[in-house]
Amino acid sequence: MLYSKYCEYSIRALAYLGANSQKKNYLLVKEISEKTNIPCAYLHKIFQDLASNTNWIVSKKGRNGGVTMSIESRKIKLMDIIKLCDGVQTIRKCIFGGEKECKAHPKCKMYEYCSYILNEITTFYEKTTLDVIAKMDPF
Amino acid sequence: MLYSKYCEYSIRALAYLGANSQKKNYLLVKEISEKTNIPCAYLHKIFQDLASNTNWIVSKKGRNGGVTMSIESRKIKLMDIIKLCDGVQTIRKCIFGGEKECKAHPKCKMYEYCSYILNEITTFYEKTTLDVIAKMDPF
DNA sequence: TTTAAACATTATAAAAAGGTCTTTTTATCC
DNA sequence: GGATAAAAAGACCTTTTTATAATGTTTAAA
Repeated sequence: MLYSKYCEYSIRALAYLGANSQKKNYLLVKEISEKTNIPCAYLHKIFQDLASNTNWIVSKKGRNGGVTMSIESRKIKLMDIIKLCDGVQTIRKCIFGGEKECKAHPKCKMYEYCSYILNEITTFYEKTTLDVIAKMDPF
Repeated sequence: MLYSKYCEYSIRALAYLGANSQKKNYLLVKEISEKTNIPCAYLHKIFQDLASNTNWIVSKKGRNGGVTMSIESRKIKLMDIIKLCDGVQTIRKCIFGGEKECKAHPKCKMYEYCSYILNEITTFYEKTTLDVIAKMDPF
C-alpha cells in the first residue's frame, strides 16, 4: 500500500528486465509475466505505457520480438518509477491529507512533524536503483 | 497513498474528536464533518464502523446525541487506526510485493533490505498518538 | 409528541485491476 | 518474393474496490 499495484508491478517487471535482458536481448512479455507473477495482459499494458512515456525500455514486434532495457538499470531509481506511476505527491504528503491542507497552513506543524519520516522514505526510494535490487536476486 | 482515504478520514475524525470532546460531551457528526472536511454521509459510516469495532468512541442517538471519545486519546496510536482500517500488511510488506513472496523465500534479501525503512515507518506510527496530533492543533 | 440526532440500507460514481479479441509488425521458411 | 507464425500494440470490455450520495428508520430528550 506504499504504492499502487500498478506501480509495484512496474518495479518488479523492470527489475526483472534489468537483471535479465543484456543489451539486444529481447525478452517475451509472457516469460516476464510468469517469472514475476504479474497478470500477462496487465503487464502488456504496463510495458506499453513504459515504452511510450520513458526511454527505459524498447519493444520489438514480430517474431523474435519482445522487450529489452535501453538504459543501464543502475540509472533507474525506485523513486523514478513511483513518480511515473503514482505521482510525486504519493510520497511527499502530510499524514493528515493532501498538500491542500498544508498550503492552507504554510507552517503546518503536522507537516513539519511528518517531514522526518517522509525524508527517510524519500531517501530510501532515491538510493534504491534497479541494479541494487537485481543484486539481491529476488526472482 | 500511505494509507487509504477511509483510513486518512478515520485519523482526522478521531483526532478532532479527541481534541474537542471532553468526556460526556457529544459532538455532532455534521460539525466534525465540516471542521475536518470529510463528506458527512461517509463520516457517518466511519463512526458506525468505529463504534462497532472498537471501544474508542460512543455514540448517542436522539436529541442532544452525537459522538464522543470513550478512551483517552493518548491511548490511540496511528498504528492502531491503520491496522483497523487497512490491515497490518499495509505497512509491513516488502517493497517487492506481498508477504507471500517473502514467505516463499524465508531469507528473502529484499525483505531484509526493506526492513530498516519499514521499521522506521512502524516506529513513527507507533509513537504518534492522537494527543500528539491534537497538540499541534491542526484544525 | 415533536424533533433532532445517529443508525441502517441501498444506490451511484469513479477508479483500479484485469481480460479478450483484433490489428500490426517482423523474422523465417518455402 | 509470398505465406506463415510469433510477437507486441491497440481497442474495448468486465470485475472489483473505493468513495460518495440519498433515503428512510430508530432512538431519546424536551
